[in-house]
Formats: sequence, C-alpha cells, structure tokens
Amino acid sequence: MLKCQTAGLLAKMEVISPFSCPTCRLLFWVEARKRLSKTKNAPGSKLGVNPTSIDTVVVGTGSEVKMKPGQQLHVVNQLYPYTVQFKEDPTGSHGGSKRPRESASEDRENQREAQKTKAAKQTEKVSVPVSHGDATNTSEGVGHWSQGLKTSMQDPKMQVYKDDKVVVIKDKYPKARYHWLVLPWQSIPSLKALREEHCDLVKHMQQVADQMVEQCPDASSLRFRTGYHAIPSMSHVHLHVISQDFDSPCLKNKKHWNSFTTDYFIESHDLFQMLEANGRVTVKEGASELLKLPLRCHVCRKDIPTIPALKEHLKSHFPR
DNA sequence: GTTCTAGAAC
DNA sequence: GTTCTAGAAC
Repeated sequence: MLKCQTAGLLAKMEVISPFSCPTCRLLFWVEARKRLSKTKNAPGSKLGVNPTSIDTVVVGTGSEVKMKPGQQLHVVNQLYPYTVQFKEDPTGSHGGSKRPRESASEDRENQREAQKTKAAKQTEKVSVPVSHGDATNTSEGVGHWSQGLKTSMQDPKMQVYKDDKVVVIKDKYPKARYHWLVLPWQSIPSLKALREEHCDLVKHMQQVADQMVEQCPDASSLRFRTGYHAIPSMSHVHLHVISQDFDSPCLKNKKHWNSFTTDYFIESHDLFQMLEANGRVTVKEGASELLKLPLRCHVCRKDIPTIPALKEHLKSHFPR
C-alpha cells in the first residue's frame, strides 16, 4: 500500500502506467510500460520504491510507504505488472493543483542522475564484503570503477532477482531496451578463474537468464542473446542478458557495438561447453581487436559508416 | 565501465 | 563550419 501524506490516501500496488493521487494530484511516474499476464512465478518478489532522491526504501507488495508532496515514486523493478489504486478519499478534501507531467525522457534523465549520485555515495561509504585476497584502496581496490558491479549487486534497490546462488541487476548503462546482468554471489573475478567446479553455477546462471527473458513483456517480439564479454572491463563474472534491438542512448561507440555483435560476445552455452570440456575458459588471442572492426548491422549484415547512421539504420529493423 | 575533448573527417 | 571518433583520464 502507498500512503499519500498530503491526502492521507492509501494506494495498493498492482498494475501501472503514469498515475497521480486523485486527491492531491501528486504525480508519480512508474517506469513499467507494459503489462504482464502473470506475476506469481516471476523471479523476485520485491518492489523497490524510491520516494525521494535521498532516502530509499524497499517495500514488498502490500506494505506501506509515505510520500510527501513533490516526491517521485519510481518502481525500480520493471518486470512485473503493478497497479497503484488509491482508496476512497477518507476526508473528501482536495488540496493542490494538478502539476504538469514530466516527460518520460526527462524522468529517465533524473533517474540516471540519481543513480550516479547514489553510486558515488556507495563508492565512498559502502564496504563491500570480499571473500578473497586483500581489499585495498589502491589502483583497483574497492572504490575503483572496475569494482562497481560488486557494489551494485549488493544493493537491494538494484536487484531484480536473487536466489541462493545468483543475483540479477539491470545494467546501469543498458545497451538495449532490455539489458540485465546475472552475477554469482561467489566472488569470481573473471572468466580466467572459472574451473570445472563452476559448471553447475554457470549452468544455473544461464537458467536464470532464460527465466528473465521468459517473463520479459516483449519476449515475443524481441530476440535476446545471453553471453559474456571476452575481456570485460568490470571485475566479477557477469552474464549479459540483452535484447537485440540495441535501442539505447547508452550505446554510443564502436566498442559498445562490437562487444555485443562480434565474437567478442561469447554465448553462454558455448562458454559452458568449453568449461565442461576443458575445465577452463580460454579467450582467443586478439579478442580485443574485434572491438575495432567496422560497424556492421547484426540483422542484415550491411556495413554502416558511423554510429549515428547505425542507430538510424536500426530503427528500420526495430520500430518502436 | 563512463566522460571529456582534440583533432580527424566531412 | 559541424560531426564523429579515439584515446586520456577517471
């Protein structure tokens, strides 16, 4: 339940689109754009609610959160259908005037800013549990940008699914309409550290990835790929689950493009087979050179000269 | 990983 | 002149 402090209304969370408190006209924008038919079997049961840019709370369905005038509510988890229903106005009062709704892009921008601030704070203050080696504050210790996933995966507000073996977060800079990362709780710095004993874990990561795709509202219209970057920048093994529209403002350069559309992207299944057969994962020499390949459309194989031209071209394959 | 920006490309 | 990329810095 959501409680509007101004009007004293309660809201029940179930489905959604942009909505406002009918009494005080406070507007809330909820990211989820499409409905799903079922929620019960969907991974993750928590809704992350961010009632202010500073304080954040996590509420389960049915719990209450107090909102103040001007505060924005973000349903962090886009995966499930939500409805926010306001109960009957108990007082009959009607304060405040209707506010103009923020544009979706503006809202996304604000949220991105909030995330940046949040990440910066986490880097400063949060100590991440590490089960191996020395955690130092030197070149690549805690706080270095390459350690960011360790922080994000521990943050309940970032988590869209978790079980005893893995956690799933949304990529902070998604390169497509849907882009998740599946991370093991176990600290495995890179693909080099994978051994035969990790086979079950890797397989489980794949299963969770498949599950994420299954419950995606656009699973029927979009193709997905799940795989690993040959030489990832971020520490901690992570499996990308990414829709193949590559429709995202965060996809900005050749490196981004080629990391998902060349052999630099190692299919999860291929990686598993390699691990099962050899007990190791070997990355081909020269993998980093793949990032410099000319831009080529992954759908029609057409060569495209520049990133802006490529993004324009992609619109023809993936109209909104 | 991202951001910033010099200078290449047009 | 503007657009775009690539590499440094973080």
